[in-house]
Amino acid sequence: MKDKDYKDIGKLFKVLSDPVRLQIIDLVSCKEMCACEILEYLSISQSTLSHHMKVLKESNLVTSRKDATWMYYSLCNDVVNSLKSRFNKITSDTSDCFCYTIKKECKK
Amino acid sequence: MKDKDYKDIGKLFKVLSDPVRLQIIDLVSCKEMCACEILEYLSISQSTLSHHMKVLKESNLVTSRKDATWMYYSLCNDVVNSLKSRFNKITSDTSDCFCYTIKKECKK
DNA sequence: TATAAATATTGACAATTATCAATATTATTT
DNA sequence: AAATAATATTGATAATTGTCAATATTTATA
Repeated sequence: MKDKDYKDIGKLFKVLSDPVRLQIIDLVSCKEMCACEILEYLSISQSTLSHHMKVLKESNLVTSRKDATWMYYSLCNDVVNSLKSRFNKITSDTSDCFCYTIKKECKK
Repeated sequence: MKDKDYKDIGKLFKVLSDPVRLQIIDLVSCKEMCACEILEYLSISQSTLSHHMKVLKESNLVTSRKDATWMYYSLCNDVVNSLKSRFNKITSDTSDCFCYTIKKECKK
């Protein structure tokens, strides 16, 4: 496995390392929500929410759709599932994983 | 769901947000490894590895066993599986999740 | 006891980031 | 055109962190 792979996965986990963003993901995993609705559930300023939404969008964990003055956000399940799959490989002891040579050896 | 839950999960993801630690987890998911063996696969100093192992241990993602001058590390699958389970709940749209009220409403 | 090997700790530094207030932008409504 | 509402951006700050060199600690061995 390449360093780049660990970096990519690490970047997604970094996005997920903030409790506010985790709660946002929990919210938008149900349905599309506009920023002002999300904000009602949180105890942060509007600018802070906007920052978090930008981070979530840049990671592709969340997608957005604009409607008039509203921005609607929803969870991107493809990216989430891909991350889960890659994390499963990292934490598994099968040879179908990233540290291929080592784990193949281990299976003997 | 309580803020504390998001914080706890966030802390684990923060530990997983470093590419070096992800590679270490990949390594020890196969078999118990001593620090000096892990170090062979990485391009970091010994003190940096020691720091990362401390972080991993404190998160309980990794456990350690001392044998003479060697410290052997292995992945704690219970903690990993628990994290996966909780992340599944956050990212699912079922009512069996953390934002219970909202998601129940959504299901109607 | 002295040396060597494995690991841990300390101290320092550069880089990143979560947060807010203030301001800007965009789109709707009056 | 002016006012309002929703969202984004800017600038600043406090806090965290990954890294290394140097040093300390622990254990085995000569």
